[in-house]
Amino acid sequence: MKIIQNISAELLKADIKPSWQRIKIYEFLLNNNIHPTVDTVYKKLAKEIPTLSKTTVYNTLKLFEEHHLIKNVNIEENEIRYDAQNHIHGHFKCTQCGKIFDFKYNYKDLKYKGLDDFILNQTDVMIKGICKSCKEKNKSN
Amino acid sequence: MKIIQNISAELLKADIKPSWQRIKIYEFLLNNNIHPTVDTVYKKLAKEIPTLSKTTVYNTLKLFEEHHLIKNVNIEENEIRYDAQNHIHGHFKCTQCGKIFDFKYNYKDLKYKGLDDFILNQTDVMIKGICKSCKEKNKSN
DNA sequence: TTTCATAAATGTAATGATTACAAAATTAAA
DNA sequence: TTTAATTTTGTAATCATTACATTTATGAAA
Ligand SMILES: [Mn+2]
Ligand SMILES: [Mn+2]
Ligand SMILES: [Zn+2]
Ligand SMILES: [Zn+2]
Repeated sequence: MKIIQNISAELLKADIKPSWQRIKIYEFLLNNNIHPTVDTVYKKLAKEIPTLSKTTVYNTLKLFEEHHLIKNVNIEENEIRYDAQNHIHGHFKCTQCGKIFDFKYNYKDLKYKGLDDFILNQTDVMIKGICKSCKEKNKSN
Repeated sequence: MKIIQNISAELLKADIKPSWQRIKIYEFLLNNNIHPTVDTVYKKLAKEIPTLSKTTVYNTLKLFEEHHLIKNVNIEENEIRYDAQNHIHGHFKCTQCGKIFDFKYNYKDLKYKGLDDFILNQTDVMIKGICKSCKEKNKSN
């Protein structure tokens, strides 16, 4: 749980003016590693900030992304999710419960064929399957 | 370039009745490894099949996917692309020209941490960057 | 403090891809 | 041929995202 001073400072470091809405949105992402959609962020924060507009959430998340403060996670068609974690990691989506899990992988060992003389800027590893919890639920039926 | 007899047979093998539209759509995917969107498939085939409906393209591609005949490639938000290649490979999207390239990688060497007791059904590796051709174009400016 | 300019947030309308659905056309069986 | 089932088609509905004009907040100058 980061305090607001720190959040403000991190926004400034990314060249983003720390408005109240921006602070609360970034704080939400940092404290809830659930890779939320715009709608999820909006619904949660609208309780705290009744005047919040969904457009602000769209604009803010896009702004964060452009300033490389967060990344979008594109594991499922028809929904963009956001992630404030900045270490290298992959994403697993459980096709049963819909949850998204982080995982680590040995990215340094990855070798590519067919990309000679290409510039690689961003690598994403996505896996779909059934999470442990859903797997065990299924067993007990 | 596969002949229609073969395409028909492959559809049947996947438990899909080979209608004329389905044959032409699958043929298009096999002959054009460009990871097209629904709209691209539609526009190309509409010239040959003037009565073709975009809904048919949507339905057919979804049907193919459900029968594991093709995969969707989800490298860019706001557009679903399709791929009839069934060997394991990753996708590179050039953020300059928009083209999508296949590449091979050493998937057998990949190790994961955090997915113990998870069931892994499908792994996708996506990379964004600048392709060789665009890189060279940029140099000459 | 007031004035003014700039930036940010808001609300509504427009867009665009996808899906739902009912009607028409095709195919296969009887 | 008649009938039923499947497929295709066209249009309308949906839903996430974006565009845009208006309002609000912020901050510096006077
Ligand atoms: Mn993550
Ligand atoms: Mn491919
Ligand atoms: Zn699950
Ligand atoms: Zn390129």
